[in-house]
Amino acid sequence: MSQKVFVSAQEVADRAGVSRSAVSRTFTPGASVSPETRRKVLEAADALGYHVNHLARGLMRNESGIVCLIVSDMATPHRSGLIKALTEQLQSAGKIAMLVNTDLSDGSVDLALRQAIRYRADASIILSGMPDKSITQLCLKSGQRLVLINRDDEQDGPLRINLDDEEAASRVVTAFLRAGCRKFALANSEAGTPSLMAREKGFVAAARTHGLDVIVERYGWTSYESGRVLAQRLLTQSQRPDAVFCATDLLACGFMDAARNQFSLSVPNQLCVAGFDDIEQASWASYQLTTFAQPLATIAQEAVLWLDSKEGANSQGRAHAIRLHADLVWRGSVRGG
Amino acid sequence: MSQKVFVSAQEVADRAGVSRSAVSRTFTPGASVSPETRRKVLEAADALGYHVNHLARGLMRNESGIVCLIVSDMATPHRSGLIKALTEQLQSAGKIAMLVNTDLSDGSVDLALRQAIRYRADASIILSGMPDKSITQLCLKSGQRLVLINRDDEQDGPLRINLDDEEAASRVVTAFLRAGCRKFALANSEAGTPSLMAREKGFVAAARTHGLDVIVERYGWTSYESGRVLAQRLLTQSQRPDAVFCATDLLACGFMDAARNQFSLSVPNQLCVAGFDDIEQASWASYQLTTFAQPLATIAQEAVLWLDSKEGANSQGRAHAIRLHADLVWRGSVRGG
DNA sequence: GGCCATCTTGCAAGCGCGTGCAAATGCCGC
DNA sequence: GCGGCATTTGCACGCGCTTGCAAGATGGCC
Repeated sequence: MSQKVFVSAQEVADRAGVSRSAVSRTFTPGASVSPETRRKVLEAADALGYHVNHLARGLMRNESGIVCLIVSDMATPHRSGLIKALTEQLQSAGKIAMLVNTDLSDGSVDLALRQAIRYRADASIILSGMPDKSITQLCLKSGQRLVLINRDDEQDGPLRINLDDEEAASRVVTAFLRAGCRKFALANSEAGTPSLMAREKGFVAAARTHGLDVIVERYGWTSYESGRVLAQRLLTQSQRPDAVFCATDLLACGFMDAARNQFSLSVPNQLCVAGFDDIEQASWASYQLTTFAQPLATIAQEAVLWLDSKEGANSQGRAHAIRLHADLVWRGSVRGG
Repeated sequence: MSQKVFVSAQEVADRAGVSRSAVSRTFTPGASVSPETRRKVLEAADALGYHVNHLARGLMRNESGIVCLIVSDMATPHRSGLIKALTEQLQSAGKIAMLVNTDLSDGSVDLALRQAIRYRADASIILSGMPDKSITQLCLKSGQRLVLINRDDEQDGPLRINLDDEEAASRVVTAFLRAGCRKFALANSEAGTPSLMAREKGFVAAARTHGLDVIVERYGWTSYESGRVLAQRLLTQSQRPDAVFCATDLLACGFMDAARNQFSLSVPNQLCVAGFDDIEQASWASYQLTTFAQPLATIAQEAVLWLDSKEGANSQGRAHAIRLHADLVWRGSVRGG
């Protein structure tokens, strides 16, 4: 029916009175085509509503321009912020993002990567659980680049971008000490991702160097609700902590709300709270959370920069790891900023 | 170099000792292939790490399986929730989402749609500003389906999914009256999107039928910060309102925070507040916002359902509009729930 | 005018795949 | 044993595009 669908380069060529190659070259940056021909082609293309078929182009060039974003919990403030930053950078670099949600089934990071391979994505950026070794091998063998964000691991081949979680966590200890706190607690989820564990580890270790023990509590997945539960657990301890580091802002928000509403504690007077990620809500008046800013823009930049750079010389540079610094954002949830 | 890249159907065929067609048919549901051949093919494919090239398949079938999500403000709680719901439904339906961020340049919905056309997306789902008439024409002529979510408009051809914003807004009036409020205000952004305006219109109209006037204030774009500014403006009026309907939860959160911190008003005792969207933060203890739930799952379902259904009979059903109901979620920010 | 260098253009091959068509195969009943 | 039928298989073409190659066009210079 109206299934005449898309107009092809041939039709443009016919209308412009040139060969199909001329049309192709007109839309290929850097190709040799005379101004006159180019004009005729562009005119015809415009009249006909022609758009280069990137599927076919990708087939020929063996490079689709597609970058696959593999992500779980994508409605989360931090994740959606990262997705936004990545799409912006990708689009500026002339690439396009394909989005795969891994919340559906288990082990679906592998499924997602397969999807990326099917569409011959130039690269996959993973913000989700760890992919199997076997599938990452497959990706690399197929010439797919791989970027792992905030999931440090022993994989080689892909680019890994991480924050210095441990070092950042140790700075929380300094902040808490300066606020005059002495009874430290750490609230974490049970997700057990490398960055979450690094924050925990860094905090506990730094406290220990000051001769302080830390009550560590883990619960559920990384959410506001878990923060509330963690507050229940930590604030009913015989030795109630006077400073708690939440591994994530989302946890911190839940924690603070429970501390205030259910335990009538005033933050920061009776309880200091710090978080991590600097999600938008951390700056809201109700929270004023002292936290660490994820350099989203920088992360995204580094990722697509690497994708572009490796385009030419891809065999030489094997694994590559980038470790970024997280800036401490002082707000009211810790005394003495 | 290691640029051997992807394995093709031919290689699988060679290894399995069959023709290339047999390989193709093995991966084409419903094609005629004997169990024995199928087994050999699958074995070879697995050994070689073969994956059907969806670029080439899309080229042949004239159907890429790609659906383009065109969205602005994607890091916003409501938008990211919608994106999540959509990707889930799309993936369950065997399709894949391509994500285009329109925050970069102006008029970029058109650019985004062009991108969708280039990749021969089967459809585009728009959660951003309105596309030009000309480009939507182009989409439809090219056999691209178009879905507009929450941006009612006179466009024909595409599927339009909207909430009954006006009716919902009128229910806020009822709720406020029941709470004993009499001085109404409405806080809106200056974005002026159809759904925002419909909420405003519905609220004002319903108030008027009860003989009540509404102080309407608009400011900035739809954000937490704007909510704070709106509070500044509305709560310094000589006749301070005792009930305010914020066109969006994000505005409501900012509004509530300012009302409490800067005006020391207690919600809901001195001021009732209602919002719209039911973002996650609306349920947080600090807000407990009475609001309307966007039926995200239903919206997403309807969208992909329509995409599938139209696959066969596409010419007959012209425009199609779906109007969904928004459930009122009672929480503590309005008295007498 | 002739020659060479430079630029432009068309031809044709091929990217990886789906699919119509005809040949091949297998099976059954007579 | 053979014709008829259903199923499976291979061939070959085409989807829309890029690109190497060689032919054609142009112009400068002796």
